[in-house]
Order: sequence, then structure tokens, then C-alpha cells
Amino acid sequence: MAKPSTRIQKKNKVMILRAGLEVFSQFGFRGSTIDQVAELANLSKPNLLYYFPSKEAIYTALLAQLLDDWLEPLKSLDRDGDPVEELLNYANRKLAMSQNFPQESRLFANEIIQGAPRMGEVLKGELRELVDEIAVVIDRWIKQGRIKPVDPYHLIFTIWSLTQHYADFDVQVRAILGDVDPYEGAKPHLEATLRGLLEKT
Amino acid sequence: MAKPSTRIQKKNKVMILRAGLEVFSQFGFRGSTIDQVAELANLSKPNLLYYFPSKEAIYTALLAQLLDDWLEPLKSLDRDGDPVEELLNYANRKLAMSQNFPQESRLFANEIIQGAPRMGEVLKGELRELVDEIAVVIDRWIKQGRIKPVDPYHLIFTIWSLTQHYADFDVQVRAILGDVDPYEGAKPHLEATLRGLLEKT
DNA sequence: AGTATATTTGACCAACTGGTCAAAGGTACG
DNA sequence: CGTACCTTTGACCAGTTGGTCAAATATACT
Repeated sequence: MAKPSTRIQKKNKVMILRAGLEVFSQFGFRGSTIDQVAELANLSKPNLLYYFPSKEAIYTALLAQLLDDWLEPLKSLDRDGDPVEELLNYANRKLAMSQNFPQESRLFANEIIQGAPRMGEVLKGELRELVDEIAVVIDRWIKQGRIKPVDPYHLIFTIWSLTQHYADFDVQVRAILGDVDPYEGAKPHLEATLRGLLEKT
Repeated sequence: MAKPSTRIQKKNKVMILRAGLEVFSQFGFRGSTIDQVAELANLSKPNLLYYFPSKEAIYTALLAQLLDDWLEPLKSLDRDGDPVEELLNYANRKLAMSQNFPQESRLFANEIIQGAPRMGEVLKGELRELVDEIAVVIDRWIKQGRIKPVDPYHLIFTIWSLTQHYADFDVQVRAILGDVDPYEGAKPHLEATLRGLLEKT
């Protein structure tokens, strides 16, 4: 489990995770089959199970890897920067993630919608602590009069929902917009929404 | 198929749809089993299949019923009312639906995330036409100088995402808020967000 | 080239899945 | 109370599922 990862092992594990992401993000855990993942990774089912001990192992590996990328932008928010610019920058990074990694967003959404059976603890632990910490920062900004008074928690929910919507509901968004690129309009609109909510007049 | 619905038929069909909503909204179509639905409806599997010809029939019955409730608040938006109040009222109704019918929201979300295989046509047809029509109304309001200039489509997406987030990501929201009722803070925050975006200063 | 090790595969299994069917048990109603 | 119809059920089926295993094949290294 430590070092002895050969060239072939590395290649195939990457292939499997890539295939797993595509399948799981579309059908959810229970709706996906090992065979689907194996075929997409160009492996036979027993061969796939040579690299991961079970379907669940692939799925949880994806979730774990995902959460770090997910939390990173929030962690790296500059507590001493300009409030509006920091929050706008955070929202923009999240929107870019929806644009560039929509499958990751949908994998996460699937898991949460279905009650987060494999993530409940992380949500109530690591995630909550991080959000609590940011909420304190935002409250300080408010007390300093640098942004309008808002509920910090719901502000964060707002940013999450506005950005992830474009990845998770991609099909619906594109059905309505037709050939127009959603992110073209989404970026300025997101910025306008947050400025209206945060900037003092 | 027409009238001859007996007392027992009516009761059991309701039970099945209620159970189906609970199961499908949690596990999605492929992740749910007829047995799960049957057990929750207090019926044997063959008995359930006496009332609905297939798993798919239950699911599509739910989707069809759902879509009407979903679109109704947007349809009933008063094209001649006060712009801000009308949009705020629409958003509030949507938020109330998230609060009172979260399972319906999650059923819908599951279907869309998974690519809307059974709804694609409706989205590109009925839904798009309705949104197009409302977009014209909003554009008119903007031209009349009654609200700030915003992209009507992204405004609608904003309302959808902000409201549905509380139902679809309920687990995450509650994990972060702890014992605080999400809707307590969500309502005023939603209103502030939309006023900041729409009201001329 | 030879051998130890890593990789791949076909055959297989038990559990579960959606769905069928004939027969049994209820219900309404004259 | 009889009978036509509605409802319920146990047994069953074929296809799919996650996962196993021993044998075959490829690779790395001396």
C-alpha cells in the first residue's frame, strides 16, 4: 500500500477513478455498476477489482479526493484582504470549478441529496468548523462596517448554490438557454448579485 | 382506465405514490427498488404491480404530477404587478415549496442531475417557452426603469438555485447550522439578496 | 534465457432485481 | 346467500449485480 506502485498500477488507478467519476456522477452510487466503470476504464471487471477491493472503495476514494479540492478555495480566502474582493474572488473560483469540473460537482450533489450517508460526519465536522471560522471573519467585516450586514452562513450558502447550480443543473440551464454559453452570462450576474448584497451604497 | 376507480384503488394508488416519492427522491430511479416502495406502502410487490404496471410507471407518474406544481407559481406571476414584489413573491413561494415539499424538490434534482433522461423534452419545450415568456416581461420592466438591469434568465436561475438549495442540500445545510432552523434565516436573506439585485438605489 | 512477481482473464456464485401467473381471499350488490 | 368482480399473495423466472478464484499471461530484472 506504501510505495510499490508500479507504472501500470498508477495508470490503471487513474483510469478507474476517471471512469468512476463519470459513471458515479451520472447515476449515483446505487445506480452505478462495476461493469459500467470497468468498461469505461477499458478493463475487465475482475481486473478492476484487482486495483480496488470493491465498488465502495472506488466511490469513497473519489469523495475523499474531491473534498479537498472543494474546501481549498474557502480555506485560502484571505482573512485580511478586502471583504468584497475576497468573497467575489471565492465565488468566481467556485464558478470556475463548476465550469471546469462539473462531474465533481454532480458527484458531490448526488451524495448530499441522497442524505450524505458516507459524508455526514465530515460535514458536521471538518466542513462545519471551516464555515464557522469564516463566519466569524465575515461578522468581523460587518462590525467594521466594510460590508452590509448579512447572515454569514446564508451568504456562504448563497455562493455555493449560485455556483453549483450551473454544474448540477447543467441540462436544465442549457435546455433553457439553447446555444448560449451559460457561463458567459453567469459570471457578471453572479458578481452583480453579490455586490448588491454586500457593497454599502 | 376512466372512472371505475374504487375506494381501495384510490387509497392504494395514493399510498404507492407517497412511498415512491420518498424512495425515489432519496435513491434516484436506478437506485430504488420496487420492493422498497412496496414495503413502505404496506403492499406486497405483486400487489403493487397490480396498480402500476412497472417501476417506471410510478416514477413517471410522480414526475408528471410534480412538474405542474413546479411551474404553477411562475405561471401565476402577475405580469402587470409591481416588479420587485412579484419576483419576491415568486421567490418566497418557491422557498416555501422547498420547506414544505423537500422530497419533491429532491426527486426533481435527482432527475436533472442525472441528465433528465425522462424530462429532456419537457425542459426544452414547455419549460423553456414559459421562461422565455417571463424573460420578456422582465426585460420590459428593465426598459421601463422599474428594476435594475439584470439578465432575466440568470435572475430566474438565481431564484431557483437559492430556493431549491435548502431542500436539495438539506443535510449539508443542517450539518452546518446545527439546531438552527434554516428557513428562519433563509427567508430574510433571500429577500435581501433579491432586493440588492433588483431595486434601484 | 529464466524466474519471480505483477497483471489479466474466463468461469463461476449467491444475492438481488423487475416482473409474471395462477390460485386464493375479499367485496359489493342483487 | 350467491355470484361477479376486485384484490392479494406465494411461487416462480430470467437477467443483473457485486464479488471470488484458479489458471493463464505479461513484465521486470538477473
